[in-house]
Amino acid sequence: MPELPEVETIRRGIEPHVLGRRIGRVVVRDPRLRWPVQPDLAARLAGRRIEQAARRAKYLVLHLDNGDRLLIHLGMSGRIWVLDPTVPLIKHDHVDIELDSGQLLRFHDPRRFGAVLLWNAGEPHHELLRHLGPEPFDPAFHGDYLFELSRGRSAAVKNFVMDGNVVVGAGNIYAAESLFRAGIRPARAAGRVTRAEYAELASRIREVLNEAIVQGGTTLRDFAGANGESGYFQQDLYVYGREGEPCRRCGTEIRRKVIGQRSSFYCTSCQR
DNA sequence: AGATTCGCCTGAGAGC
DNA sequence: TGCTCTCAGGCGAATC
Repeated sequence: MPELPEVETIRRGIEPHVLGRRIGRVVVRDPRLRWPVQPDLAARLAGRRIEQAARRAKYLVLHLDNGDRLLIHLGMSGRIWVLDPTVPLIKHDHVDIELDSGQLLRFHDPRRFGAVLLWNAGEPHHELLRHLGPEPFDPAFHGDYLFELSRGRSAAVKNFVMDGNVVVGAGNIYAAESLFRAGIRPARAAGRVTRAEYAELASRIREVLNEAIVQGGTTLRDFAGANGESGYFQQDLYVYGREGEPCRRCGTEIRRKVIGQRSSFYCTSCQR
């Protein structure tokens, strides 16, 4: 599933193909996404030039020359490809956006948890982005911020950092890995984690996400062709998906525990 | 207000 | 081979 590093990698991958390009025909084959594709999407995109390819949390944000912005979220199973129009359609190819380069931007999403939404120029803040916490690389994200915000909270620290209102980008995998590196057990109450531990955790979250982005950039670069599937960060996982296997640091068997409906992996010796 | 649960979806993999 | 069942999960909405 695409998490923040994957979305950032995709952004970097498509950027050179879309910047400055003018949009031609837009084909919506299935509007039934997380939110229905607006009926006037095609009409409003036609003729627009793409001036910027940005990202906010897991949303791709394409800035258009009339001030509108196109929000694309990949949900769980979404893909976005830049390809030649000769590439045959496959199941779940929901939206095509033709570019004046002759290529097209194709949105594909089997589970349809993703979204393709037009953000009106008139609205300075999109409702879906309004509540989001800082980006992990934003200077506003640091240990003291987590510490202050977490006081009095009884929820597990893992759920706390996975909450998009707190900070964006710490999905299930990266939360587990960050907590391992910071030496904090995922089930601990957020309100009982110390200031020093949060300082460590904040920098580990940044570290893990940065590593994943760097690796995504090396192995997930074939956007003009077809798939963007690969193992990238997998080799570097210390705990995620490693239940029963020995901890890479101390050899203790990695445990799995469901916290807040999500599988959580940790080392009982390295994490306290 | 914070915590928890629900619902939307399909494909992969397990079990029979 | 083919069916059924379970699980996965982003994230807003509803509920506790």
